[in-house]
Formats: sequence, C-alpha cells, structure tokens
Amino acid sequence: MLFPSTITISSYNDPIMGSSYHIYGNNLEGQSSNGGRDGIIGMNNGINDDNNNNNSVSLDVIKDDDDDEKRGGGSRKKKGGLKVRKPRYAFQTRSQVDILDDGYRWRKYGQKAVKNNKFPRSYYRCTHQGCNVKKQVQRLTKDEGVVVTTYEGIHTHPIDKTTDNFENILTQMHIYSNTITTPPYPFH
DNA sequence: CGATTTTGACCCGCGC
DNA sequence: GCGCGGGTCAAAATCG
Repeated sequence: MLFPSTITISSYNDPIMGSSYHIYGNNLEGQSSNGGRDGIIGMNNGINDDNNNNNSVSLDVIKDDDDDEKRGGGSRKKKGGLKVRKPRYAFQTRSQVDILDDGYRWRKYGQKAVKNNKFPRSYYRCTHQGCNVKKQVQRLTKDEGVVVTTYEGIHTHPIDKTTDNFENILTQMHIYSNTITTPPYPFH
C-alpha cells in the first residue's frame, strides 16, 4: 500500500489566522509542468491556479460539539450543550493515490458518494486512543489528479510512524507547527 | 487472531 | 412531514 514512488508532500503556505483559513498543499507529482523543479516543498504560489476548480477548498471553522460521541449512526448519545468549534483544514494535493500518508494511523469508518462527484469520499479517524481526529479524503471529478484531504481536530499525541525520510520529517514539522500555533480552539 | 476495511442501515439538519 | 444530502455505526468480511 505504499505509494508508488514519488509523492511529494508539500507544506502549507497560509498564516493561521482569523476564523477561517485554508491550507493548500500542492505536490506536483508526475505532472510537474511548472517551471521550478518539482521536489522540494517549493510552496511557490500553489494557490489554486492551474487547477481552476470552481468550488475551491475554502473551509471555514465549523461548529461542532465538544464530546466525542455524538449523533450519527446507531448511537444516539447526546450531552449538555457546550458547543465549541473545531477547526478544519483543507489540504489539497495533486496525487494519484488517495491515501496520503501523513504519519498517523487512520482507520476508515465510512465512505459515501457525494453529489456532483463520481468519486466517493472516505472518512477516516485517528486510531490513537483518546484522539478523535478525523479526516476525509475526496477526489475531484474534474481533475482526477486532485485529492482534497480535510482534517478535523488536532492530534494530541506524537506521530506513530517511523520517520525515515525527509518528507515525513517535513510533514511532522508542519503538523507540529500547526498544533503549537493554534490554540485548542481559536476563540470565536 | 487481532486490527482494519467494506457496506448497508441509521441518524440528523435542512429545505420544500 | 418528507425527502435528500451528508456523516457515522456496526456487523461481516478481509487483511497481515
């Protein structure tokens, strides 16, 4: 299940501020049509240019409950109000595989077809105990090469996998910087 | 044999 | 109230 060969995990290039922020990643893999060389985390204005996707990936902070278990499938367990917002990061990547390994262990818990999209969306959850970070992976119909990964929540534990190559290390740094810079829940 | 994926059912919010 | 779209659960199946 490892990736074919060259997946370049890029980093973010947007300051985390305000109530809504986006994170764009662009790893040009295979179709490195850019002038600059592909590899190395260029973070050169990857901001949704070439892939002029209409709906862009602007995710803003959504409101959500604090408790872990909540409505959804079979279990209807609800609790007192206490609504806080969970941040959601949209991470757009150019890759041929859906599974972007970010160093965490994910367990898939659902898959749904989205409207206007012929590819299904997959729902994952962090397998670490007590860490209910979720992510969903979607692939655009327009550009088969674009994969949108949306993270929700913040990890509260170190990365599990062994980081043996440069890209993983960079990804770690990226994630840690997010964790540090962002308070548990950024005010309103 | 335990952990993870698959997949249909179920739940919820929202618009009509 | 009903249907739809989106999100989650959980049992069975599959994987390592």
